[in-house]
Amino acid sequence: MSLQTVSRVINNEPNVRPEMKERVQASIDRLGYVPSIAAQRMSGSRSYLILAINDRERTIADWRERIGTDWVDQMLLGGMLTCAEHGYRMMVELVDTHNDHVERELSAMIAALQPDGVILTPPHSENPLITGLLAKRQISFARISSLEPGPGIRLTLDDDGSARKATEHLIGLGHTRIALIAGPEEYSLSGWRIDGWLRAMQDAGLATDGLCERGDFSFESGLKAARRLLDSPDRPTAIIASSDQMSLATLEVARDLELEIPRDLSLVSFDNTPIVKFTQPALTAVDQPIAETISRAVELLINQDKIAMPTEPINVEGSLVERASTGPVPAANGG
Amino acid sequence: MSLQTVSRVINNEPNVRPEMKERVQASIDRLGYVPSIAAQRMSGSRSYLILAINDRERTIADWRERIGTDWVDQMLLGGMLTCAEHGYRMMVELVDTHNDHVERELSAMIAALQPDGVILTPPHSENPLITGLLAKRQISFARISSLEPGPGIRLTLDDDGSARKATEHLIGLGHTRIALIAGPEEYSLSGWRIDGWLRAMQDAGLATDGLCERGDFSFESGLKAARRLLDSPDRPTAIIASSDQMSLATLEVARDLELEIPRDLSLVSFDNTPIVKFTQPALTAVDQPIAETISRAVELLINQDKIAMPTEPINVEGSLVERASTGPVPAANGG
DNA sequence: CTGTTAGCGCTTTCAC
DNA sequence: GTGAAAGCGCTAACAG
Repeated sequence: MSLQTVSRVINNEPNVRPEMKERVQASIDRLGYVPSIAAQRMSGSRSYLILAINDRERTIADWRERIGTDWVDQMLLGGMLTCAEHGYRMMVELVDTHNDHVERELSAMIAALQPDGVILTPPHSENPLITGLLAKRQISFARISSLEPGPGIRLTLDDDGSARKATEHLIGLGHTRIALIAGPEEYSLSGWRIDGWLRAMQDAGLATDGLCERGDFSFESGLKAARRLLDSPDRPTAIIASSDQMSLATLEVARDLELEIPRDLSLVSFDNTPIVKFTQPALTAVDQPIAETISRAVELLINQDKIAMPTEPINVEGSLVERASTGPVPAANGG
Repeated sequence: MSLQTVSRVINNEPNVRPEMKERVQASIDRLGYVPSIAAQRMSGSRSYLILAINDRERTIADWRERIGTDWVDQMLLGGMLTCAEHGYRMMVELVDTHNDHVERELSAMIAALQPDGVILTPPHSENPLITGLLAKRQISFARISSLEPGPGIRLTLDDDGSARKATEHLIGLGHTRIALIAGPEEYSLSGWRIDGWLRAMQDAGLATDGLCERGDFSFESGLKAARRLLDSPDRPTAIIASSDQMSLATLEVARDLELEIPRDLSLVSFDNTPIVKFTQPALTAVDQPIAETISRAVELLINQDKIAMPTEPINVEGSLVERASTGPVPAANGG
């Protein structure tokens, strides 16, 4: 049998007689032969590598501060395992968004690694410099949390629907003044969460004026936003915060103001990182289906030439995990 | 200039005139040229890849349960950044320890990826099947938390010293009955922690009989161990638990027995994962220098032919982070 | 259906 | 100090 036939068997190509195939496979198994990825890549075939690119600054900060953000872990959980099922590998890389050399950095990464697919998380997924470069280089990629038209498979984590669910949960508890601490404008998902909240409120005929503040996902920004909301004489009885860190901050502001949660204030968080089970009280939170979304992205990227690529965005639904930070609206006792 | 000269400049080899070197470098920069790692690897040079291998079962379980274990993140923090400094990449891979095909699995991984170095974490670092295979394949590797003689660079996270520090901290607070919930026997580090605790106790002239229980790092096992220790009539006034999960379990058992921490019982944890800041009370914990240790391992692996490899194990010191779960020994009021 | 040939982009080896 | 030739392990393209 020739080298070529072996290659055909390895790659599960047609045009090999079953009997021959079996014979080759037997030898492969006996010798424990595994093709070198480098050589495969060299000869113009695939590299069996999917790159997951995250924002450098934010990721490193999260790792350093050890505040419980498990975004990368969830990406690995969904991505690595799905990659492994198809004989692929996933590699995590960090790229600076706010950097003059994004293009250079990305180009170098692609030239060196030659991945078969790339997964872009926000804010990279919304950076035209990055998506443009990838498109030009003919590398297929998935954009997480980006709905802008253009190349790349689009996947969203149902920010809109989750915000709506959170809001409706609070409305169901009798709240009418439900505030939102939104994320920064540079993330589209911040806007989608506002939309979800806004629509749920409007559908219930509730006012929203002065009930939306912005933060940047950080604890510090949450402190400011929560103070602005809670210092108001006509303060909300419930707050939805767009990140666990901002929820933590809200908890602290509430403590300062001697507001008991959930008696005086209900709180719903976004992210559902491990720490929210341990706060006092444990937080009701929106769970983002990160692993599932990345898994779907990997699946699509790997099978891009076997199945039709979706032209519409794929929305992966999250869920609301109810814990102790939400409760019925306080009785109006003129306090 | 020839292709060859370019290669020499890229690899910073001698025998290129400075003037020539400069000219080549200028072109490289202008074109944004980056060599293909696959091709480099093919031609017998390095792959610029360091593999970090973790236990599959435990890692996936941690990711799924979302209990705040940030071991992989800390590995990436130390490993990826140090790799990047040297133009290397780090890849995380999962391997089953308790598996008949460990060798096959590892062989395949190595054949496919051809890493320049491998980092083994426990329990793999103590698995002779794995270390033997790597040695035979002439792949240099680092063994984290393994002191057994044999091939590979050995690095430890000062388990012995950390246990001693924790014990001495408690002795300093007046405790005399200090118990230890140790880890499972299959991890050498469990034994080192016992050693550190034992020696600190003996140095202070304190008894240790019946004060050491075993767990397997899990919450469930912690529950059992803590009950055995605290149900005893002559119960300890302080416990050191070998993992955050076992500490959490101890907290729960103490609550069941209406023991207030730290008034009736002091508790020191191991790991210092993000959640311990949020427990009630926040836990005094041993911080494991994971990032630093992996960074050191990467540094050594990359420079293996430039500098002499250490023959003695390298011990990276951790620190004790004091929080609210440790306090003075309760006054003996015959309660 | 199977085998042969050429070439991927580098580095090694050897000539000059 | 530089350049030319050979080859790493595979697969695409083509021949049979």
